[in-house]
Amino acid sequence: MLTTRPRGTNDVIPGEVEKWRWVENQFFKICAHYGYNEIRTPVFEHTELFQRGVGDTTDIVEKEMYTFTDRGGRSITLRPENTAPVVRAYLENKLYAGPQPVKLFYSGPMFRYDRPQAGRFRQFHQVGAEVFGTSDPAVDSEVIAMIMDFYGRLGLKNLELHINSVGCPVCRPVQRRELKKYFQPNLGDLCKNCRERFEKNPLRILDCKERRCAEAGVNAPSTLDCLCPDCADHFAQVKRHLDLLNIAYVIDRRLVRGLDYYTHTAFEIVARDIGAQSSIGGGGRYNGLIETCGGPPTPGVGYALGMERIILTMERQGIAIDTSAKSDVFVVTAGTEAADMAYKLLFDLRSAGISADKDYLGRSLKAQMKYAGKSGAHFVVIIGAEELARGTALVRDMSTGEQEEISTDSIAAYFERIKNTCSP
RNA sequence: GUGGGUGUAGCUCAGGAGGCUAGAGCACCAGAUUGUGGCUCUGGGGGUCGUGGGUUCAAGUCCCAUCAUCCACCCCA
Repeated sequence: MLTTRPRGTNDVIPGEVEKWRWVENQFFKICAHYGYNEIRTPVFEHTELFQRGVGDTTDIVEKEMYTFTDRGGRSITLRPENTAPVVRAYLENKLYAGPQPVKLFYSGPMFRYDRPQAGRFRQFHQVGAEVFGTSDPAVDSEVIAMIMDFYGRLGLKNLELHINSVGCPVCRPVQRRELKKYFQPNLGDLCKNCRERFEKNPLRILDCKERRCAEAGVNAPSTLDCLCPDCADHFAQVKRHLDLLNIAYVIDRRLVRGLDYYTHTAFEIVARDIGAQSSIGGGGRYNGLIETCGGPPTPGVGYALGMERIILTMERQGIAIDTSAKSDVFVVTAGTEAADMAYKLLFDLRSAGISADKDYLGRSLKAQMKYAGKSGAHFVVIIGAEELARGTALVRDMSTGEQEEISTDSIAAYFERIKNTCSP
C-alpha cells in the first residue's frame, strides 16, 4: 500500500456510514422541530479567530491546533471547534440585523492535534447548535432539553447530565479571590500543574483529576458559592426549567469547561460505557464571546456533541441500526441469449423507481441466485431463452420462494403495484 | 507531550522456552450430473508473520528502532 490514513483519522465505510447517516438525520429532525436553521462555515479560519475567541491560554489553542501558513502568508487554522466560526459568520453576515434570537445548528469535522485513544481522534465530527440574542435562562434549558431529546431518540441510556454555573465578569474576581484564599495555605499539596494554575487560573484546579488536588479541593469554595445575585438567579431559573421538563441533572460544582468563553451555565453529558473519554456532549452560555469577536454585546448559548462518541456509546449499548442497502429486485439471467433483454429490464425497473441490480461477474445461474440472496433483494427476476421467446420473465419472491411468470412489458408496473400496497 | 500493553490471511485467533513448503474457524470464489438462493458436503484463492535494522548456521518466535492501535495521564466532543 502506498500510504495509510493519517493518525487519528477514520474512514467511514459501508456498514458504518449508515449509522452516521441515521444519527445525523435524527439530529436534523430535532433541529427542525425546535426551530433551528442550518449554517455551514469553512473548515479553516484565520488563526486569530480561535486565539481570541476560544482563548489564548486554553489547551486547545496552546497545543492542539492544526495551524499553517498559506501561500499568501496568512496564518490559517483548521477549526478545533465551531462556536467561534459560527459567531464570526453571524457577525460577518449581519444576522444580528434580523429577528432575534437567531437559532443555528451545524454538523461537520473538527480538528485537534491530540494523542488518539478510544473516543478521541484528530479529525472528529460534531453536531451542535447555537442561540444568539437572548439571555433567557429558559433557552439554556431548551438547549439542554433538545440534547436529551436527541439522545433519547437514539435510544441512549445511562447518561448523566452535569450542570454548573461558572459565573460572569462580576463574580469571577470574587471566585478567584476566594479560591486563592482557600488554596494558599496548602499550595504544597497540589500538583505542579495546579501550582501554575493557582496563578493563571485557579478555577482550573477544581477540574484537576489528580487525586491529591481533588482531595485538597473537596471543601474549596465552588463557583456556585461566589455567584453574584444575577448569576445565582439565572442558575436557579435554569434548574427550575429543567425541573419543569422532568430532566434529571446532577449539580457538578467541579465542572469547569476548558474554553475561556463560557459564562453562567456550563453543562456536560457523560456516558459511562465508553471509557475515559466519556463526555458525549457539552456546552454552555457565552455572553461575552460575540463582543470579543468584535460584535455588539450579544448573549449566546450553545453546545457541541461528538458523533464518534455517540456512535461508540450506541455500539456499547447494543443499539443496532439497519445498515444494509437492499435492492427491491435482482435481475438474473439463465444462459447468454437473454442478456440484452435483462440489461434493458434492469434499467426499465430503475426508471420506474424500483431499485434494482444485476450480476457483473458472468456468474452461473446458481451463483447469481446465491449472490442475489446475499444482497438481500426482496425479489429476483429470472430471464432465460424460454422466457425471452415467450416475452416473459419469472418473478421469484425470495422470502417465500414463490414464482410467477409475468410479461416483460408489465413487469415494472407489477413491482410498482407491490410497492404501493405494502411499502412502509 | 508522558507512562504501559498489543501488532500472524478480509475478521477472530493458534503457532510450549528459535529449526523442514506458517495453521484453524468465519468470510470470499467454485463445484455437488447439465435453468434457481438461504442448510450441508467438497475443493480453491489469499499472509514478504506492521515496517526497518541487528543477533544467529537458522527468527513469526530473541534485541533495538519506527509506525499503528489500545489503556491511563492530560484534554475534551
